[in-house]
Amino acid sequence: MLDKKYNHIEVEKNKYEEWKSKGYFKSDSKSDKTPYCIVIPPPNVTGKLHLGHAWDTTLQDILIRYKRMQGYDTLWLPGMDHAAIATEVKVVKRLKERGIDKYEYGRENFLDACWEWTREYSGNIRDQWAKLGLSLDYTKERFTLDKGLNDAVNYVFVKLYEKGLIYRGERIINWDPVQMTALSNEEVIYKEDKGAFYHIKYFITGTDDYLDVATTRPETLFGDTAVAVNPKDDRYKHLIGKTVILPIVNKEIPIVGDMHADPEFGTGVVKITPAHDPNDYEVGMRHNLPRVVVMNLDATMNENAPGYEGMTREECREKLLEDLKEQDLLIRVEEMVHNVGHSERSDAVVEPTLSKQWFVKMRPLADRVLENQKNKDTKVNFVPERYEKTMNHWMEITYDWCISRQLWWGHRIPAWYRGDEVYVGLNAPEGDGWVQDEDVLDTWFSSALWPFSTLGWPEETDDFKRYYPNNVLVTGYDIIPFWVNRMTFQGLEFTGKRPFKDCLIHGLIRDKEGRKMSKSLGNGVDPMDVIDEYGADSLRFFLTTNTAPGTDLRYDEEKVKSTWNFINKLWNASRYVLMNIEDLTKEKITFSNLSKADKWILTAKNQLIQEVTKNMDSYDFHNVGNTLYQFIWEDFCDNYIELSKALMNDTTKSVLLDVLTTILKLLHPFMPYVTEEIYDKLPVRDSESIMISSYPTYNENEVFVNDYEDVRKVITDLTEIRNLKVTNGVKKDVKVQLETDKDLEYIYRSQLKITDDNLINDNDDITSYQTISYQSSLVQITYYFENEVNKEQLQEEIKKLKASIERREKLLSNENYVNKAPKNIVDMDREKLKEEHEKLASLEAQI
RNA sequence: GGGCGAUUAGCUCAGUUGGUUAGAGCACCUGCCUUACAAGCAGGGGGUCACAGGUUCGAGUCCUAUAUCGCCCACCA
Repeated sequence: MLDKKYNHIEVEKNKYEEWKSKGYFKSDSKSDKTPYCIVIPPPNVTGKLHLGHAWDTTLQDILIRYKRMQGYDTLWLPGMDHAAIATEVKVVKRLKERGIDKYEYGRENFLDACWEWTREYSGNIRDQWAKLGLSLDYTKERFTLDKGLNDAVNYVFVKLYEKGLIYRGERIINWDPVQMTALSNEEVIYKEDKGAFYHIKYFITGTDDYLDVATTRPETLFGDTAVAVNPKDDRYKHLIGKTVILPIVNKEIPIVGDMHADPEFGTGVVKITPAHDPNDYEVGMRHNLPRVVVMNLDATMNENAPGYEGMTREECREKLLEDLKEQDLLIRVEEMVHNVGHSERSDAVVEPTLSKQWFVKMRPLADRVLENQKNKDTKVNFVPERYEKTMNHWMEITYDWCISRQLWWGHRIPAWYRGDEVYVGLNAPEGDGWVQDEDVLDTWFSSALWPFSTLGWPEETDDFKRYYPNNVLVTGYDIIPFWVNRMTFQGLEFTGKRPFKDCLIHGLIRDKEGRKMSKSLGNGVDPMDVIDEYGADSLRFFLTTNTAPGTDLRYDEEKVKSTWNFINKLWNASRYVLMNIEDLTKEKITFSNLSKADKWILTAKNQLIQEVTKNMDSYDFHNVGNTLYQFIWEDFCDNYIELSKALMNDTTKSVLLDVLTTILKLLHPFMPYVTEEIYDKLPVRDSESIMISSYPTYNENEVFVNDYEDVRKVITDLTEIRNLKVTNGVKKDVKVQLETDKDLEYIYRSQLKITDDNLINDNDDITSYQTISYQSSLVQITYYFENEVNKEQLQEEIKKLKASIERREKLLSNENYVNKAPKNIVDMDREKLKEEHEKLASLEAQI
């Protein structure tokens, strides 16, 4: 027998290991079942999982468990991401703590340290997956840096190179001077920083006139190779073709006319630094300007800033401003707030720098995605739909993707150099003197292949043929630009198909106040702590049923607690059922002689199955949660169980078991542990584990519409009668006159606690009593009691009822409404009006 | 600057293609230790659905405009 109180620690102990050891998590590619595949978004091996991961993976587990029970061959493929820069940052830090410098340590040793780190952290992550109860097929686990994926990465790199979609070139890229690597645009986070507009005098050569040039980054002055004005700007256009003297450096640079200079902005004059600004780079291209890099890789000034060499950017700026002031070249300083790019990982201020890097040419790849999204049969279906726009917009404006990183931890670029010669291929070229590129690829280059590389691609493996495209990808909207977009264009380019049919998007986890969870705020919540306190089932149900798809979720411990209460309710309802059906055997199960209550709950159960299945299929898990909550707490516990107490026979027991079994199965994807625990204790069940039992289906033979409606009315009656009793202060020991159908009488009597003694008989002298009565289409009940009738309350009721009747009569006398509204809606109104008239009559009789 | 979303009960949120008197949980009020559950049971109060128009027999839902908040993208010399 179950304990009186739900104990999540006991319930969740050992179950995961047992499921795993019995092989329930494994896919079965040899079966003739329909395949259903999800690949997990691989978490970075940098640390532990947070609530966002718990949410994301639980959604997937729900889908997988649901489909598994429905008889699909489910593959949920686990894996992790080597997370190039993110991991490298952590390992560098760890080595530093041990007094080891990355570069002195050397590439080989450093990579060993990274693998060591990976082993350690991947173990932690697997432990956390287990605590969450995720039914992952570990026999298929992959790592973004394993041999197979490395082969896929090299294959893709070489193919794209051969197609001219990967090239190497000098471009302005985002340089992280702390990690000393290039970054993609997506890895740059813009933050508002306090800065200033420095107005500097650039003297026009041979005159005493100067141009007022405003800049936020004076230290890049050494790289200025022109000054630009708008050719339509009457103030300056006569100066185009002349030169100015670059301050401090005292070098002549041209004044060019370029549309980039906005006459409305600042002074209308822009200094052009082609090697340190993407726009200036473009201007430089148009006017054939030299490109002068003025900084070293660590963002200290180089030899092109004579007198400032070796200073950091910040030191240089300070010194330069002093010098400018001294020479009366600084006009004024205008303080302002502006957006400054920071590295996502190191938080260093990103330096746009001219650098030789590898790029993916995006336009043709992006166009292919945009074209494919127009075809409803082959497009990626976003849920909610609006996120398709996020992807499409990115595809429209995207520019070339810088994929080389000056790191060691990652896929090394399959390119070799010998002098000016470049060789790109799967294997090192023959001959002497070839040196492989030192750099590795952006981590997202390998994760972009994840939906198919994990299945053995580019080999035409059975798994690839069977499980690709994946059925659904589940991820947060913040990952769309980094990952979803790139998987989509790589999938289309290399497999000719979308990587997944559906893309289910969820939001971000926030704290109770709606703030993002972050380390700096210290408001993060460790899912493992929540599991310790409330259990994985509570956490899972809370995470997945509290918000509509695509929207953010506030973490609120009170709500997790209330989910725990719900499970405790289920636990106790199960306890009641088990206590009452202890002697039930398979042979004794019967569905003959169903009572009205039985028919009602069976009908409600089938409606529930229909409703839940529909919402599961459309990923509306919050609806599933609400529907189940309402059914279990109200229909099953508050009503059916209460009714069963008054009429307990083998049929009742069979129905109790049947409905409980259904509830457990419908809940199982959300709360796997507790449903398994209870299921295991059922006296009759159809499989050894609920995990592999069959999902409930709608059974039209168990639907009794009339009885269902009757009992629903009875339940309404009961509430109203209780209300009448309460408002009139009716005590227990009153006399009652009850008229109703024979098969409903026991319900009214038991639920209203009417004993034989209460029932009025001929010997009772009723003349001195007050009466209060209630009438509906199913029951007529009158209470005889001694208190005063609460006439005020009655009047209030009558007033409300009259207003409602008036409104409805007006509606029904509106020809437009009667003619245009659907018939069932109008009929419903007519029916309701009739009932209201009946009730009014009954109330008025008591005044 | 472009785009997206939100605004519904004290709080957190649902509200399917427009259709009974807009729902839930928590909180609140009243009464109950009733034999599954007091982490519970029974009953109850509380919303002019941000705002202004429009379409419609009918609008929380569709259209237009406004306000406030949030997010994404771009620009920011």
